[in-house]
Amino acid sequence: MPELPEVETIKEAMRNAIDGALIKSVRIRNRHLRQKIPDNFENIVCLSHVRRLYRIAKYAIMELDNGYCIIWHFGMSGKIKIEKESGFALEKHDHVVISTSKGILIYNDPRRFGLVSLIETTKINENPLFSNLGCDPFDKQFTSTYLINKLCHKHIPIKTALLDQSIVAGIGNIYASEALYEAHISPLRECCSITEKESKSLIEAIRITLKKAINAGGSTLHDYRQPDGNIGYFQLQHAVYGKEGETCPRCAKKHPCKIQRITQGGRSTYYCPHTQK
DNA sequence: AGTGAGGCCTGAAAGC
DNA sequence: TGCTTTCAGGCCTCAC
Repeated sequence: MPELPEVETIKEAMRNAIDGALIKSVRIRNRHLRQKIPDNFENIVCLSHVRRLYRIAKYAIMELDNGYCIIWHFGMSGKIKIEKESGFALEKHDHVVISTSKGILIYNDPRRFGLVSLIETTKINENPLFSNLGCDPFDKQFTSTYLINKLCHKHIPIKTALLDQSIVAGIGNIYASEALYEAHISPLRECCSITEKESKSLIEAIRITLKKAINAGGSTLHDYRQPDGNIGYFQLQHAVYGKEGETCPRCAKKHPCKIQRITQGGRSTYYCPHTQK
């Protein structure tokens, strides 16, 4: 489930593979993703060059030299595969195939929660996908003051707030749990109860957690050179996520206590009731 | 306005 | 064994 670190990894892999490439052909096998892929997608994209690749929140942006950007979002199950040469077999759920002078890009998404779209480069910031996004966790503007201002009037649990992309953009369900564990803050805490000091350590924890994950994702980049061509698939050594009933690593020595799973906003949250206050 | 619930979608896993 | 049900979650829409 691609959150910020996975998208960062996918973006880097795309950059390494096809930055500067000429797009030679586009084949769309299924237009019906979270949003319908625009009808003029192929016409606009073909014969342009990839000018640069970057990331906004959980979106990878592929800027072209014709005034447009291709927007990639991976929802829950979206993947990018890169093939060096034609002759490979397309798989189920390979929805978009872009052939370039440097390789072939394949977008695969079984659940179709992701999207592939096209936006004029000068109009990205006003596009509804991006106009309401909060700070990037690595942005200098993501300070304890910023976060406190976003949280201080809210009565929802802090865990739920971390999933709100208009507060901080890029965190998903896994890293919300992991970051709160790292910060020793209970996911049940009401936003407005978070102190300046806690806000500071939460920001620190978010950055540490995401950075670790990016580094781990980076290490899987090696795999994509292998014949299967898979990239961006990555597993983190989670401290709490998916570890219900296991002993909390922090408590292990002193007073063994179990990691709990609860549901917040219809999503699983994992935490240690003993060390997260 | 702020908040919560439901829906989209498929495949893996659990339940029967 | 083979079927049905449940669960996973990013993000949007709708209702209170």
